[in-house]
Amino acid sequence: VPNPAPRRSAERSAEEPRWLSSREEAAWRAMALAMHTLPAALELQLQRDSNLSYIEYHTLARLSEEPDHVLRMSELAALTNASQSRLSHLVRRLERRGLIRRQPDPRDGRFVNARLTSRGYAKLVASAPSHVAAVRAFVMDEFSPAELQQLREASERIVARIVASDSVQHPVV
Amino acid sequence: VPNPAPRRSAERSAEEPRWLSSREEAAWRAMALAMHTLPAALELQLQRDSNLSYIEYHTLARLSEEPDHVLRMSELAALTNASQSRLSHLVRRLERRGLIRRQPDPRDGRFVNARLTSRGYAKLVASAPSHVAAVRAFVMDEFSPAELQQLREASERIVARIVASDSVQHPVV
DNA sequence: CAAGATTGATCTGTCAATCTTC
DNA sequence: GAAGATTGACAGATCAATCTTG
Repeated sequence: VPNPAPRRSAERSAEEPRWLSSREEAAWRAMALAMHTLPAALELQLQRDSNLSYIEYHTLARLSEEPDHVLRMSELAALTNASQSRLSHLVRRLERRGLIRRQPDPRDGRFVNARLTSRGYAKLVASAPSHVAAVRAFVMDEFSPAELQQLREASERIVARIVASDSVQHPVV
Repeated sequence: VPNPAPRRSAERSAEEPRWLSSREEAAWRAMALAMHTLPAALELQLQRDSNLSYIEYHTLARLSEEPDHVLRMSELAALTNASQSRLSHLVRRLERRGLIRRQPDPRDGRFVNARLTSRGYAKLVASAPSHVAAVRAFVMDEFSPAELQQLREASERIVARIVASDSVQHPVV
């Protein structure tokens, strides 16, 4: 949906920027629409089927990948691309729901370990099938393995560019 | 960053879902990371350089594309993929900043016309170059025309799938 | 005092009314 | 009464402190 430029008939500034060609603009609009629509659809699916937001789901999922279902808050924040503050608020809510438990690291009290509870793990196991089905339905089943590989590479190139530009703190995963 | 499934060693449910293969999962993680990173980088750029959010920028941009820089609130909401409520709040803030003015349609008082002020248009003209430069730097300049065309088609296929699944209200653009 | 974590204030978006106009 | 638009209450995210531990 986005259109980054005012009409090209707009006044010429000192250093005329390189506007997007109509092909580029069409490509960009399509990409921007997809980047809006897909996350929204996944949020909706998770909320409807599992009463979880996307980031809540992935917080549980990340913990479930650890040997003991435990991660330090700071590591969990990095892995979920959340700020520490955001994660702290988020985990507080998940803790209230009994899905996660926090306790200070016994070895170093500066760290706090977030651990998936058995209820939290059960919640994840119950939520995963419909979410994976949605990812398949919206994306995976539409593309051939070769196309998926291309999409992966394109995605990686975009992220690499952003990271290289230092516009954003480096993502961890 | 997303990992949609708990470890594959998780219990088998009645109807075992089709988990993602490792290739699929890698592709999905890369795409999900890009879908997170790119919008965040653009938000950051707009906020830093122009003190506008992404949706605020596009609200101004959409209006600027209309002959008289005017759109009904409902049309503007559809074009920016915002709910009427969200847009109403948003435009109220932009109106406070003097970038947009609202007035009821003289012909039919049920409609409200949002009009870009001259300050609003000047703001957009001042903001566009750096934003377009960011879109180029992060995406357009990385890909060949053929690759951009592929990305466009892939994006359109994803959106079409989501729309077909009726998971979400139909986007207008 | 530096890093990890949390907190509280504020801002934005959502949801469920409500209001207005035709 | 239906459609467009707004409103207010609430939920979630951000930002700038603040607190704690080593």
